[in-house]
Amino acid sequence: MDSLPETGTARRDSTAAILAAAERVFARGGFDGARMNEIATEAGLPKANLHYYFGTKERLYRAVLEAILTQWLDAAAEWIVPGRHPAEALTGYVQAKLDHARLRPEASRIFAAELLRGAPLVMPFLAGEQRRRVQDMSLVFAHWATQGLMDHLPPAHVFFCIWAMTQTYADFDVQIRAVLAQDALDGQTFADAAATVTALVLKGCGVRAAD
Amino acid sequence: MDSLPETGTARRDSTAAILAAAERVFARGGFDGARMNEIATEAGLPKANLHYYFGTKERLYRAVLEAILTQWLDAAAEWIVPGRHPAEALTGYVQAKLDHARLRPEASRIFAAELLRGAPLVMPFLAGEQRRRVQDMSLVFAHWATQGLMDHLPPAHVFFCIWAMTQTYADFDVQIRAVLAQDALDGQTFADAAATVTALVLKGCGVRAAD
DNA sequence: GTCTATATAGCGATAGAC
DNA sequence: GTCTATCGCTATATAGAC
Repeated sequence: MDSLPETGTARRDSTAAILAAAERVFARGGFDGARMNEIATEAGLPKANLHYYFGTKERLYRAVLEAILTQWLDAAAEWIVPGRHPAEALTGYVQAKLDHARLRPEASRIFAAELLRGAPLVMPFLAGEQRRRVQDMSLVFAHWATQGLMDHLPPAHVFFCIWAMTQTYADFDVQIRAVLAQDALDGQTFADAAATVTALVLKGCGVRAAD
Repeated sequence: MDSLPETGTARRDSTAAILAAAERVFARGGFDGARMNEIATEAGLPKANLHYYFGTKERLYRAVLEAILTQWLDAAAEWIVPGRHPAEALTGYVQAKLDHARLRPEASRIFAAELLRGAPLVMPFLAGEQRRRVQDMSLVFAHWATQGLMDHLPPAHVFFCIWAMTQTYADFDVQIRAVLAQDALDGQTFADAAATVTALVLKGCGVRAAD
């Protein structure tokens, strides 16, 4: 039995529509820039329904953030395992992060805006789950380095750099579009991005090509 | 003769205090998150004075942005000139960008928040001055590449990556602090960052050591 | 459960005394 | 030029009809 009433598909449809609309609107203006009215219009529902389902604007924002974090967690980290060759692992990791930037830019921007605000809501995630994952992946890096498969660089900083390089194509795409004079980031641009980031990471970490 | 009355140092002191306070407050919450009241309190002045000097919140925000862009322009691009060896040039460029992230994190965050919002105000700068600078620096990269001093990578994307890697230490420092379990990013952390980013860029671009 | 109409608060902006 | 007091609007949130 759920804590919330579950009377059929109406609730699921409405909440899903609200969450999808909220993600788009929060991505455009952040928490403070978003208007409940705008979310309601975009979801095709009266504003009062948002409050009926989620109570307050902050709880709706939390729900959006949690959905983002949940689906984010499964994404790329599984590439970094000791059994794999670092060339293959890092190529897959970078590609998975770039795919996320291309396919779910709103999610990336909401997360970026939350960090810019000082991460009042996702701090527990950062200091917990994410910190642990970086520690785990750092052990794999150390393993590869002692085997002579890659250089000794501070693993955490390598991840900070990979996150930054890949997420910039979602978070700051307006800058990239302006510099490249493009209306939208197309497949060719993301292919160039993948080639560049992969080259910087693989050659930068001294990874020799996989056999 | 100025368009604004200049009766002495009172105006200059007040406007300077307001701009400094505004930069801090806008850096914390972005345009929408900032409160004129908060800026006034932090500047030690009544709120009405902000409107007396700057008219509206948006014009105060524009003034902060312009100050940031002005001092940003002179910063790092002068490293990328054909006469220099790419090893020295890229090392200096990365270091200059990291110094900016360490010394003026609020400026970096305000710019990041502006990009996240779709760059309504700095779009002319992006499509004009910044695009031209990237084109100029790209020519230098092409020059170095034809001389065999570095690999052929898409120059614009290399800059996107360098910007991302260096600015992440200002914009998303809360994430880095959480993962590293540090209260504040200290000199050692920035030294590790410099070593990592420089390694990724130099080795990633296939730059051989300068003679 | 769903919607219309409204209450309440907070913010940007201003009037007007000094 | 500087400040206090206040206006008017907008946005979140809710009351209550259906």
